[in-house]
Amino acid sequence: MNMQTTVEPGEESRAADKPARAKRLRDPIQTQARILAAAKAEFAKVGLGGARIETIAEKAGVNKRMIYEYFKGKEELFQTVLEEMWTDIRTEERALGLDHLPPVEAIRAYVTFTWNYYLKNPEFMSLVNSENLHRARHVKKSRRFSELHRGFVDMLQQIVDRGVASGDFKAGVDTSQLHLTIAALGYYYLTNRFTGEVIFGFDFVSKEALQKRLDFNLDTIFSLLRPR
Amino acid sequence: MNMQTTVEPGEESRAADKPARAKRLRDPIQTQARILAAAKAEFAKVGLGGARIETIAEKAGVNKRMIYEYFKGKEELFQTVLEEMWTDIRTEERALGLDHLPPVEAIRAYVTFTWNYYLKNPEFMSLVNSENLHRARHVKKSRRFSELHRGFVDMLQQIVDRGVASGDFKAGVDTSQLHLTIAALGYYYLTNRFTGEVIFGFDFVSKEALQKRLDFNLDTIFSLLRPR
Amino acid sequence: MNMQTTVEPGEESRAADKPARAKRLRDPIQTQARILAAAKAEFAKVGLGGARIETIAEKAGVNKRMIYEYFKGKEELFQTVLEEMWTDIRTEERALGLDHLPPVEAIRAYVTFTWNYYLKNPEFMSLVNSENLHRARHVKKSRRFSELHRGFVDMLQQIVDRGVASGDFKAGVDTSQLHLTIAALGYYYLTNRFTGEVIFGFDFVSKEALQKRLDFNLDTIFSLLRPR
Amino acid sequence: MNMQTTVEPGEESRAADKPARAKRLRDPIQTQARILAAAKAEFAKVGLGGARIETIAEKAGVNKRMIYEYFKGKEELFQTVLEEMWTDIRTEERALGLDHLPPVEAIRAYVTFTWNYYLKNPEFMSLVNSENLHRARHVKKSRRFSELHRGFVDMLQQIVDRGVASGDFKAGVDTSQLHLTIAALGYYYLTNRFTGEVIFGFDFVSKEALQKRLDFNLDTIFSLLRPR
DNA sequence: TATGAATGAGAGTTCATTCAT
DNA sequence: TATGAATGAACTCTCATTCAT
Repeated sequence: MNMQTTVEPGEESRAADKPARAKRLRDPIQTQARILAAAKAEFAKVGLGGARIETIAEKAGVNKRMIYEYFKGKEELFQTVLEEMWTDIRTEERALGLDHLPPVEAIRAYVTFTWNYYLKNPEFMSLVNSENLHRARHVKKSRRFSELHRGFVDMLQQIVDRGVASGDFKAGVDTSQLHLTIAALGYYYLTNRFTGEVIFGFDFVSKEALQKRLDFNLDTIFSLLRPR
Repeated sequence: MNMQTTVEPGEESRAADKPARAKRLRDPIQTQARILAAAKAEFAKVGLGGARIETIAEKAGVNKRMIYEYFKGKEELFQTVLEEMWTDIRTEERALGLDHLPPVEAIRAYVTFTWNYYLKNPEFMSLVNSENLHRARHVKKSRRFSELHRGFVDMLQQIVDRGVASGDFKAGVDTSQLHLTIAALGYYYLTNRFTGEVIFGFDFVSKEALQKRLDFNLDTIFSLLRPR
Repeated sequence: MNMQTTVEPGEESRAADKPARAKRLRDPIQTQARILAAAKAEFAKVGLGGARIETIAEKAGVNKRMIYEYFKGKEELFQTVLEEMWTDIRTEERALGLDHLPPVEAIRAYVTFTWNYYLKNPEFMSLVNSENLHRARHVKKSRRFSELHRGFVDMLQQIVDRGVASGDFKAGVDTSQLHLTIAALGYYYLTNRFTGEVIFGFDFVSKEALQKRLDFNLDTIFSLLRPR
Repeated sequence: MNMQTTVEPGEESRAADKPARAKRLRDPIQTQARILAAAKAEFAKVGLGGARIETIAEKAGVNKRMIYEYFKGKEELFQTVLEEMWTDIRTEERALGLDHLPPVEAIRAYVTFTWNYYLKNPEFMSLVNSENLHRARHVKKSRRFSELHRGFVDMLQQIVDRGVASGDFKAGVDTSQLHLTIAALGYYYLTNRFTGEVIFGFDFVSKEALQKRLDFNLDTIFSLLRPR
């Protein structure tokens, strides 16, 4: 029984009138979410400098003005995008429950997760690059960002400690370096895949190539951790 | 071993032509070199989208018009910068004479060289990032770029082969993956050092930190290559 | 003598409704008064062109929308502000009861009143300037404004006439010109005091300077009126 | 007596290229002069806040971009307009050669000059008003402005001194106050003439009205200076 | 009555590029 | 070869105003 004869604004986010997209949303939360999603995509695609507010607004299906209503301006929007993005990856990481896995499995899971996360969220790498081009000036201003990483190294540290205790891993491996190395192995391959493909002459993202790289990375990490 | 054939960015502000710097150069080669150096620095600093032709001209101490005289426009200038840059690193690599070193020494030298090159030429990483943001569309158009990498993998392949033959390295390591891994270890650490410092809470480029990272990377690579 | 019947700008920030200031006023008269006070201050501060509806709404502590509810728009709001303002000064003038004073005292009182009014209500001058910049197009549309000035010249005329009759003033002084002159002497000094201070190099609004100017103006007017 | 040495705005409408008005001037001095003239007119008409860069560019017949080439922006353009304007009036004043006239004639000439200058250059008053609305923040930054007024008061001082010596003027009249009064009498009448016409009900700028006001002002000043 | 979301037009300013000398 | 003037198209951001509740 149809009780909603009237066209509801905001309704368009569901099924039905997807193509009709009502002109006025009147749903500030949705509007902000749309802006953030569009901004993330655009910043990732062309960088902070290359991104156009107008394009973001169009992609988000909102009026340009709204961006200034909800976010102060381009820079603040960028900062918010970064905060959301890093919150996401850290949240997913925690959801892995690595502390309940045996050390070898935990490492394998973490390396694999990192790889898959980059693969499924290529904007992540692009935005990290952008932020580093700007010398991290946005995250440095962000309280939320700092808090997010409280205890970040500990997670891996505990796994390594357990592995050392069990005899699976050698002692004395610096956890921060290990962290950086796990990230590096996947990140570099994927973010630089375009020039890489020209230089090395093969498709970096074919199913086989991806599997090969993940295996190689696991091998690299386990070689490093293996006791002599 | 000469590692500094290359024109260094910022070079123009030093020594050399300081007094001679006549207002009208009338020296097309110098002019082009100045433009390229300035462009490299600027593109590295703020990306392709963020770079301003006017700023480049000012930094180069030449008239804006000259950029259009010698290079067709911004995009072409960027492409040329990339070509020069990659030519430089490949040239220096070849100058290392790795094929005359014993395999273990050769690997050590290559890992160390790569690390040091990134360290001394941070624009390199920044520009590679930029080019990948643009999906390698400039180098794809460049014949010079392709030619530059003919036989690039072979160099490392031969070292590995020699190492396998001598029993220093295990067999079956994919050279392209090894290449990518060597690059990744240094690159990621250095290019993402700004966000990294916020996340990990230490100075990434202190003398000690740098030495520690290089040692860690060498350890990682040798662990990987070590026969079981 | 009550000179403060008028609602003072900035009044709303004081006393009165401080505690009562519920978030939702539901008091249309208060709301309108607040808007007018805020608008007056803002128009005076930055002119008609420079004033922002949003700023006025914020200062008034009301929703932007209300301005359009009670006044048609920015221009109409400005017109209303002008009407209120001129009503105020004319009301205060009448309250002086000049017709009950001896001519010399009446003139002294009027010159002094005018001077003090400008001094205490600097927005008055600023708004008059604004309206003249716009060639009086708002007050020309205002019936209320015209009615306000019916018999305005007469007041002074009667004083002058009495003074001529008593032998205190010379005959033949044009009352409109006198009016304009009395206004001019105070107005110019105060409205242009900022550039004046730079040009003449002294503080125009120190206690001494103000007294000096008032004395000078009284001297000027009485010299003019004095019979030869 | 040449009062029109100054370059008049609209001057460029002379000679040659009247109809042809070349699309590209390639005459930076002309271009700057055109911009300044247009800016002066526009700022005078609608104030600093109300003036539009685009409108100024159109009036000047130049590309909008040029305004940013020659002047840094709107505020700087406004400042330059003010500097030019005040330079003009001070230059013309000096050209009067008041120090060669007998004191009474000198005062008459100065009052008359001031009146006529305002009459012929109504933008002057409008711009002074604007600058005072902005609390003189532009001229305060201008070195040129301060220098312009070095010795400004002296000119009148010497005349008054000579008049006192000759017995034409009474002693003890403050020159700064006199200066301000002479300016005030003309300025107020002319700048507020639009509201004035509504209030007083006569045409302020008819030939007769203007003559009447000038005579009244001369009378006011001479009454003030006349020895008892 | 009151509110906050939404809008389109246009503001100042900057950019890559071309013209004239 | 070299220069500086000139341009038109954007770009970020702001404004007065209206819509929906």
